[in-house]
Amino acid sequence: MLNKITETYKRGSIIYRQGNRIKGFCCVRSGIIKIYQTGFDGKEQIIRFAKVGDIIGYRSVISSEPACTTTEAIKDTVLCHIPTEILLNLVKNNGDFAVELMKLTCKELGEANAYITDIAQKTVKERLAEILIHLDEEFGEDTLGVLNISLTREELANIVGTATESIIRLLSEFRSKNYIEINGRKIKILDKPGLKHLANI
Amino acid sequence: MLNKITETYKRGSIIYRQGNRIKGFCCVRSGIIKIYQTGFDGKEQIIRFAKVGDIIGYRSVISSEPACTTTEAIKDTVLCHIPTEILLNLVKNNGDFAVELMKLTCKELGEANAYITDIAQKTVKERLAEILIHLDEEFGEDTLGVLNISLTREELANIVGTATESIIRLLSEFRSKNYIEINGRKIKILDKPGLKHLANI
DNA sequence: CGATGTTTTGAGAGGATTCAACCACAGTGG
DNA sequence: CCACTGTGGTTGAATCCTCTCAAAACATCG
Repeated sequence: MLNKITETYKRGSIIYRQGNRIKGFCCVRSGIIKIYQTGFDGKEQIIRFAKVGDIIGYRSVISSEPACTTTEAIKDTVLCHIPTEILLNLVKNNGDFAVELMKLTCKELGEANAYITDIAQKTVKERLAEILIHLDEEFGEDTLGVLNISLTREELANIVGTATESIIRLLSEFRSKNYIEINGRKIKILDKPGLKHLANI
Repeated sequence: MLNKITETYKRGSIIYRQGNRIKGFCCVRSGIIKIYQTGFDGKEQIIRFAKVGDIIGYRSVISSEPACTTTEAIKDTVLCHIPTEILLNLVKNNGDFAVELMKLTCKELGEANAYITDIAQKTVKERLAEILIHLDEEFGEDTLGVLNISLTREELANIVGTATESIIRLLSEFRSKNYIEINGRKIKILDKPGLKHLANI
């Protein structure tokens, strides 16, 4: 990349807030970011995560609207910041870039639509099983088989769209049925086919 | 438009099905289309509607993936069909078009994200109130104040993500509290501020 | 008029939330 | 060193929102 304005964010720090104007978009060099919306009662709903290679903030830049999400590093994160004009110029003058960015946006849109259907139709148990599978596929496992992303129970609840207590009860149900192994925030999937079956996927 | 391959669809007919390959995208000349996904148990989840001026099917064309939604005319509809190559050429070679299409996609993405949060956090009652407001804003009212889109109870349920019976009970609750007036599938909003308050918007 | 699909209403079951109390643990400061 | 505080995790019990099932009333249409 030409413009190497890199920024470092500690775990827990906010990159930008819902409602803010953004002066560019960001490319993730390392770390993990959670992207969430804050609902009416202040509860957060995690929309997606961004990891190395992903970009964040481009939606607001393209729409020239305030950010509709808050982004927060959940691991120490390095970002590469790219100003608005460069993005718009690329879309306008570089056809291949435009197509690639369109593909990315369409992929996100497809995933969002699928998640609307899931959250509207599936039970909390099914959704949790599905999310565990997704996290496994997106972030992979370490050498011991433990998921490479570690989340609090509350964060899991904020993905699934349920209460923290429900996540706790379901996780221990999954553990007792040997679908997973739990060690604090470290989760290891023992029976992926079983979970997939539970999730109806 | 250059390529006037118009097609007419009667109310109730399917334009394309989830899983199908699409050979182009469509621009709506008149009518209303419902766009939905079919969940695991066969229940449909309505993602959005398309009316005059909207386009459908472009996501699959851009992603070169099978359609992730089914589209069905809920009013007699006229479409203008545009082949894949033309869309891709436009994105690649016409910067302004690329930006506009990106804006459209980003708008849909923003709406989808907002709906994920709603459906995950709000009650059925809040969501129904919100949907009624949205339908009013998107399709408007006729001279008598009746919503310009008429849906079955089941379709309303498939937007809100609930059971048909719940919609029926809530609609009659709204009516008894003078938020709305109902006449079969004709709905007239009497107290928009009240509904907005109910919906937390 | 029968036939089919939609709308209603009732009752019961069940999933999920809420509230509350309790534990574990880390960091702080006296 | 230890009480103090805050955060995250756990568990139980009561409540409530929604769904499901069943049956009946209506509506529409050939």
